[in-house]
This record gives sequence, C-alpha cells and structure tokens, in this order.
Amino acid sequence: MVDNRLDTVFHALADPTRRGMLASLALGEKSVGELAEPFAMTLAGASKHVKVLEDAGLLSRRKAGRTHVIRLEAGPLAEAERWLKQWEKFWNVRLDRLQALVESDKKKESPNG
Amino acid sequence: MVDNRLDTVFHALADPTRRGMLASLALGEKSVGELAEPFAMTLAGASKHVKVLEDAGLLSRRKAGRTHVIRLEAGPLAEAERWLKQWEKFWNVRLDRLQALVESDKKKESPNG
DNA sequence: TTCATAATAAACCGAACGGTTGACAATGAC
DNA sequence: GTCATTGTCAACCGTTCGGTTTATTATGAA
Repeated sequence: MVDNRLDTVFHALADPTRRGMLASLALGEKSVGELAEPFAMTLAGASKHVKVLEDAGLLSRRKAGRTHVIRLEAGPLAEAERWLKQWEKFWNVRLDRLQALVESDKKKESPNG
Repeated sequence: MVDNRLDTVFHALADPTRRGMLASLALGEKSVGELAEPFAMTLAGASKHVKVLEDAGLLSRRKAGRTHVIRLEAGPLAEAERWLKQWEKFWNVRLDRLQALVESDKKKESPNG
C-alpha cells in the first residue's frame, strides 16, 4: 500500500518520534544511539524508526567502525513541500476571508475607533 | 498514537486516495459520492477516507438534503507546509553541493569550453 | 582471547489501518 | 403512503504499525 514516494515520505513524517529524529539530525550527523537517546524506547525500537526514515530517503548512513553515522537527506522533504505549496492559493483565499471577518468585527465593536 | 495535529495531517496525506480527494475538492465542493466515484472502492470505504480528512481538519461538510457537501479546508495544509519550509536551507545546501559537482564535472569534460 | 558496545534481525503482541458487507437513518421522488 | 438514493455505522477481515524481548553480527578495548 505504501508504494508512492509521497506516501512513504508523508507516512514517515506522521510520527513525532521520527520528526524529532529529523530535528536532531538538523543539528548534525548522529549515531543511531544518539538519535534514540531522547526517546523512552529501546534501541531496537528506535532503529526501526531510523529504517522507516531511511526507506523514505530522508536520511543516509555510512558505517564508521561499529557505529552508523546518520545524516539528513532533505531532498524528499523538498518534494513534499513542493506538493503542499500547490495549495497555497486555497489557504490564501481562506486567510483573506478570515481577515475580512476580523475587519468587519472591528468595525462593529468600535465603529469610531 | 495519532494525537498531534501534524501527526493527523501527515497521516491523512500519506494515502493516494485521500490526496486524490483533496485534488478533486480543489476543483470545487463535492458530495461524498462524487469524491468516491474515481476510486475502485465502495461508498462506505470512501466515506471512511472522507472522515479521516475531516478529522485532520482538511475538509468541512454541510448537509444539503440527503447529500453532504464537502469543501476543502486548507488551513492544516498551510501548517504542514510551514513545518516543511523549516528545512529549506538543508535542501538548498544539498542542491548547491550538487550544482558544484556538476560544474566541476563540466570543467573536467571540456576545460576550454 | 575475552568482554563490552553498537546496531540489526526475528519473533511476537496489541492496536490501528484500509477495505468489505450488511443494516440502518434520513431525505427526495412518485 | 412506497420506493430509491445518499450516507453513516458496526462488525468483521487481513495487513501494517509501533513497540517489546531475545538472539546475533560486527567492531573496539583489555
């Protein structure tokens, strides 16, 4: 079922642990253990999250001795962002509408201020 | 597990049927039946997808007679886009690096062109 | 060589997912 | 009224998900 690239990326992003790992990787390369550390979870559990992110193409790893050095790969994030950007005009319309409501409320509340 | 707003939104987006429904709604309001029509799926199945999108705040509905009129609510999409936008500098770095590689390759291939 | 550390793999568990069928409620058409 | 249409709900089914425990593979350190 999870086949498309957007499927796997959005699915990977739909979990707070995994988003936290990405945030951690934004600060620099990390080992799997370092990625796991902030979360109340076994290393094996964290390792599975890392694999989900890797399968989505969101990170890459190289082995250095017995540790795996993980780095962020932002390409798929850009792809997802591009997809979302498509909808900008729709939320702009909404925000305009909201703004208009706010303005008309202001007038009602203080017609002379 | 699906509690956070980003969780529910990204999860909702991680399915091609649901993304297709959003695309359909971009063209205008639709009934549940109209949303279901393009997909090889029972109406009940499609109705569940609509509910997932609704729970994520991505659409709203009003009843008109016996049909439910569904409309796109892009606010949560904007929120998700804002989250993704945070990563721009990372993929820009990557693209810059790629660009540099391409340039250095060009030089090697045709040092005098 | 022996022991500790980093990480994955495999088996398992309960919950959630994506889908179906069948029953139901509400509305519209006749 | 009766009948058809629109949609949900509840139950079920097989698969995936997020997590554990246990075992195993590599590597580093003594």
